[in-house]
Amino acid sequence: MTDDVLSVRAAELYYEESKTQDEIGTLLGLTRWKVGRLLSRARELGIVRIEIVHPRARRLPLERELRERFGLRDAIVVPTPNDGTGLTQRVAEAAADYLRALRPVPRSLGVSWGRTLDDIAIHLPDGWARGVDVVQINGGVSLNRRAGSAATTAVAIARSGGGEATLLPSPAILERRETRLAIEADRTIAGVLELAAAASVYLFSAGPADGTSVLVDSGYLSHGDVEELVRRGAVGDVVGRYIDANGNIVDPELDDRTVGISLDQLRAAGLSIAVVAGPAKHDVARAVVGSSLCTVLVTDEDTARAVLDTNSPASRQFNRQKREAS
Amino acid sequence: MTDDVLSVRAAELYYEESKTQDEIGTLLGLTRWKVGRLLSRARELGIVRIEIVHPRARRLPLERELRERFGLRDAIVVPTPNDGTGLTQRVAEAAADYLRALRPVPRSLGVSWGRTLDDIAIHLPDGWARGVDVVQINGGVSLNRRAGSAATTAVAIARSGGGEATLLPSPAILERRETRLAIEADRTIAGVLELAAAASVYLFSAGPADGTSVLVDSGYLSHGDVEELVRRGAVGDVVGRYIDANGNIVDPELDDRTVGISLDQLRAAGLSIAVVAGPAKHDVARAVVGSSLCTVLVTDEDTARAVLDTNSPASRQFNRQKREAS
DNA sequence: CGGTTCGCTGCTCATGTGAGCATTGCGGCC
DNA sequence: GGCCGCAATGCTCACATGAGCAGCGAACCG
Repeated sequence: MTDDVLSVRAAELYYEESKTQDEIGTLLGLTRWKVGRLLSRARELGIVRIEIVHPRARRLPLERELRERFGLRDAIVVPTPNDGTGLTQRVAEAAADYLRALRPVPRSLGVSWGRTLDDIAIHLPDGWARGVDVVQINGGVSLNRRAGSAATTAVAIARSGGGEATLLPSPAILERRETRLAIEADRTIAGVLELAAAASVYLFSAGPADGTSVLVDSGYLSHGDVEELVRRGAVGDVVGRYIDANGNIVDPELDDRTVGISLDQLRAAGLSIAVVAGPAKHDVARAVVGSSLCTVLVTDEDTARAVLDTNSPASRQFNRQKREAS
Repeated sequence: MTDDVLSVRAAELYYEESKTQDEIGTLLGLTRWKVGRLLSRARELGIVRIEIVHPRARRLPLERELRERFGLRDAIVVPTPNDGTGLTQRVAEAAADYLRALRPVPRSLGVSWGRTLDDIAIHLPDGWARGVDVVQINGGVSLNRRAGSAATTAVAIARSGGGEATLLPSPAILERRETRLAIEADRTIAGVLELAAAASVYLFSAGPADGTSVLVDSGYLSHGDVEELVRRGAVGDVVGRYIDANGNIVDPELDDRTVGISLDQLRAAGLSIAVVAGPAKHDVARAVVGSSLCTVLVTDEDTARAVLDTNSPASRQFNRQKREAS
């Protein structure tokens, strides 16, 4: 009888029949230490597979690897559902959980807006915290089709967190640089931006560099604009600013017309939580984490693996080209 | 935080991060006993799923249930491969293992013949036992196309088991009852049958009641014959004798022309090992076990479940009718 | 042929863990 | 409002388990 088969027998008796290692030893004619060793071996070799099946499960080994490899303060990885349904909900739920358990409770929370942030807001129960003031960190109120979504997100988070919401009453992207300078000079806007810059915690998502982006959906950019950005290396946007795989601004001119805190301000933050999930966002996720735009990442398992998979930078190229082709 | 989610967190920290229950307690703000309880709960609820993945794995809980429900002396259940490939090999291997580990070592072993027995013979290594004499328990030498397969099986087992083989030099089924009586009266044959009746252990398989049976393959029966048997309730054959779902002889006239030990002799045996696996044999397996034709069953997981599934006797009907229809 | 090294075995001991029991807290019921 | 019953909690204690170590044997090399 080979050691392998013995491992299997021991594992069966231990895990399925709940026998003690000593009993198994007698049964198989081995010492209980040998049995213990066989069991360890069985787990190492993957003969015994322990799986945690639950929508709220997490992937701690991946989280640890992300923390270590990228010096993240924290990482939250939820399992990717087999058929992909409900992925955004699960990630949003995890983000809400994280925010809720965050200590010390943030005094002021800077938030971006978008579908992901909406979902997070929904999953934050009333009274999840007390006295959390929320401030919008990038523009985008007026043009959004689903009226006021950007505003309602921030307001909802502030309300359930027992604080005040401060909105940034400005478009996300203006047509001329001068307009941006002008609007930022306005006392109201300037005040909000100051507040945003002083937030103790940032919570934001990232959009993919394709037609499904909220910036396209909201009318700030055309499909053609996005295609051009992709051609120039864009992998996605963070607080309305398009970045390439290295986390650099793709189009300085466009960036100069974008209202909100800068990427460097985000990088300088003590605690910035990025919530990025889904197959379309693998590339942005990699860029965000790789260029230190966040200190905490909330994501799904597949995206986490994609981020960690530095061995295949080719895949990035491949994905980009595929998207260009379509 | 609900108890469910706590269970998940605890399970992750325990099984994936190998933390102690005490550490987890501190981490989640619970006592270590609470953590222990959460972990038990998690396993009961199936949140934690422990699986043993190995071709040689067994299904001990099913084995236990089979033993208890049917008063079997033993049951060996191997996992059914997802795509069904190699199933017969695995079961044969398990049967060989069982035979090899059998104590006391049988002095004389009565065997039937067929594809399954062939496979078992292949998996018995040289010297698996010493002094095991083998005797054929049902006829079938001459007509088999793959020349002498019935004979070689018995001889191979005897050789590797360090004993003598005694063959039953007779067809499995004769054309007339009188011929059977005559051949059984022959001293050679009678002697073998006596030996067969006195065997300390029987090892046999069962065939499905369809065209793929070895009895058809070997030319003893025509497709038409089998169809007729099925119409009369046959679910398969054991040592050449067709039985219905209750383990009764379907066609007494046919049975009367069949050479070999009787089913009652099999039932009276101290130790009789049936090796029956595969989707086509679910019904025979149920009949064999249900009518105490064996004291030990070696099979695959799916067949075991089918045997245990007494809640749906309808499925038997359904399967039979489906087969009749085709 | 002897010495050395390496890997496996069985052991001691400290630690981790589960069964069983007393205690607490909560909700229903008079 | 007070009492009862039940479930959840925290605890004691005995047992199960893994880490670390000494002993042994085999293989390898000089």
